[in-house]
Amino acid sequence: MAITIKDVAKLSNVAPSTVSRVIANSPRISEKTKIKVRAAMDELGYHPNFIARSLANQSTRVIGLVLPNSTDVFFQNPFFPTVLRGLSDGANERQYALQISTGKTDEEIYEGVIQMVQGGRVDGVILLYSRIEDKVLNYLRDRKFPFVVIGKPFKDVELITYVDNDNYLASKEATNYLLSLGHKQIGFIGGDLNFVVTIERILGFEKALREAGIQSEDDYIIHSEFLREGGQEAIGKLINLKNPPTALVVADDLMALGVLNTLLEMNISVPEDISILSFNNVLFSELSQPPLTSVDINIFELGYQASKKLIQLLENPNEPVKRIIVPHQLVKRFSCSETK
Amino acid sequence: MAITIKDVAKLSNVAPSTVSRVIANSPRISEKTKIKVRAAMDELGYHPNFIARSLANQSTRVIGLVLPNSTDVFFQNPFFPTVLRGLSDGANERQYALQISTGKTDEEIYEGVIQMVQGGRVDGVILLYSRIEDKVLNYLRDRKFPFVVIGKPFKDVELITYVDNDNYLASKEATNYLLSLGHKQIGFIGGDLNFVVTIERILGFEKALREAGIQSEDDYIIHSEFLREGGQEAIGKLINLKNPPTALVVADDLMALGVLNTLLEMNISVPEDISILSFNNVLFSELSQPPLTSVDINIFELGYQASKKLIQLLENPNEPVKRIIVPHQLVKRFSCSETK
DNA sequence: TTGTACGCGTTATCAT
DNA sequence: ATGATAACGCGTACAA
Repeated sequence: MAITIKDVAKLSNVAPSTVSRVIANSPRISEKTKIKVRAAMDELGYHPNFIARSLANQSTRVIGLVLPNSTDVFFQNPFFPTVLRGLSDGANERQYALQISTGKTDEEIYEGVIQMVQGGRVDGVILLYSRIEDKVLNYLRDRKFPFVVIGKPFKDVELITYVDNDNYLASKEATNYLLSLGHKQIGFIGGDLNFVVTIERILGFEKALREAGIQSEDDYIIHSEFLREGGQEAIGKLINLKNPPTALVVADDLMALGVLNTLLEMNISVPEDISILSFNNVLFSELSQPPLTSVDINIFELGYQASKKLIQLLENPNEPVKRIIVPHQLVKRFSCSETK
Repeated sequence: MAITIKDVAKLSNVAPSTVSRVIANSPRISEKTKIKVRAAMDELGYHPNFIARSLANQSTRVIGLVLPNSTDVFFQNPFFPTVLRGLSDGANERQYALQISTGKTDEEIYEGVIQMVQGGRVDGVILLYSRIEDKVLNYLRDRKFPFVVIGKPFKDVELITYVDNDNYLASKEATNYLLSLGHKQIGFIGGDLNFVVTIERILGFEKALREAGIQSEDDYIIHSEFLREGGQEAIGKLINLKNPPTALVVADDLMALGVLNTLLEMNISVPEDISILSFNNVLFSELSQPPLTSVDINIFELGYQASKKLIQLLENPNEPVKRIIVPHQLVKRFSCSETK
């Protein structure tokens, strides 16, 4: 059995409650006894028991993280380690711990969240993704359990606190950049349409084309999980159109890598034959051949702001619902060039 | 306040202790009351409180994960999401939760672990890396706190339970493969020498050369964090040797990507001019140009076995110390070819 | 300024 | 087969 508050109390000749107050650094305790008690704590090597504290407090100082389906390719995205860094920094600053929950099926994930929440394991939850119809989100909202979403919620946008980029604008700007290079036939390769981010990016893309007076063609838009089979064929179709696009907006760096590879196998050069612009700017986007021009969405900051905001929500009972928009920035490398 | 065991007791006209027994599915409770009590639990939507249970049990059913320094490039390695999947699967199977701890400095990480352990937040710990001198490992060992290491411990190998590949053998085999292709001048590019895995791989490499009767040259061995500045120069030096290597063993796929890139900028073709073989076989090793020949180390399994083993350690007081070796396999793609 | 006593939600021991 | 009661370690209202 470990050292408890009682042991410290005995050694320093005070009541347990006094020790408790010293831990909380209550102003109602004299400096003298504080010193005395702290000496005893040091001598015994006392460490407060979080579990007991949680029970007494009705608060755990633990944040639950909900990751997407671990069997998704998406799960392997370097996005996660990076956002985790941000989350961790934000949490550590205020002495919160992080508990993660994921699963092989949506049902497993949902069950995991229920365990965390109903079991009282966590004070609040951060969703690391945003999907169109999300059982987990609905559950948390209905229960009025504190949570923050990374990404834009699909509905009830005004009722949910979230941290996101302006993906619509980012995609519009990215597309405009390609337009400014003279491209008129621009394709879009997106991921799973169940993720809100995909939708936002495609809308921004289409908006830019419309503003430029260009009719967007359905043939130019592809959705698929690129790192799986099928991605290559899709690209093949696109390239074999009578009027193939001269540039592609790709919704994610990892997908862009796949596209790059497929194009290379087809002997199509980037950016000479076709330009590629993608999103996220993860570590290896500069390690591809050619290095990718990519929209940096500041992944670390997404995580950092999310945990910071959730903690505010937890500690301030009437903290208002709020959205936090993290800035993005186009990083130009060598995968885009002017049309000939 | 949530529904407690007492509410259920009242509704079903039994004592709280009876409800507790029903939850534990004690054989000493009649089927009749079990049914009655379960009905009451359903009606009220009761969920057991993990915190209270932990306090009473002196056991949390939470596993602490210690990640490496989050500012390391290493942290961004797709290794982590993958190993996390395995850890998570193993933990979920036995209803354990996962808590993560990381930090920006070694000191921060160490403090985090102390919080987890002394604070009673976790029952056991898994180290997701293995370094030469590790404060955290020493701390856990000295305290006799249950833990498992992913990777081979640097010392006290017989006293520590760990899950690892046979990296020595893997590296030896990999090098032999290059030798079998006719290469005689083979270089090694490793990462941080503080990681035991780096050491094992370099030793296996050297052993293979020795067995082939080839003198290993110091000039052929490079250590650096490749994705940082400096990596390029190091490669440059290697290539500009009078007798440059015709093949390279690279300790990690991510590094290999960097190497590939540098070589391309120097107009050196892989595998025509130089062969490259790397380790880990993460998702994008097949997305590089050319796709990497890489040693698959079964990252998922490393994680899965680690959490499984730790749980055994926790639930079985005299579970023996053991090492678990996960098999590896050379995956041949297109970054290695015969010497001309 | 400090001590006493109770509660947080469970499990476990000891009765019955 | 079930109930009463005491822990588990800490926080806090109330008393002193």
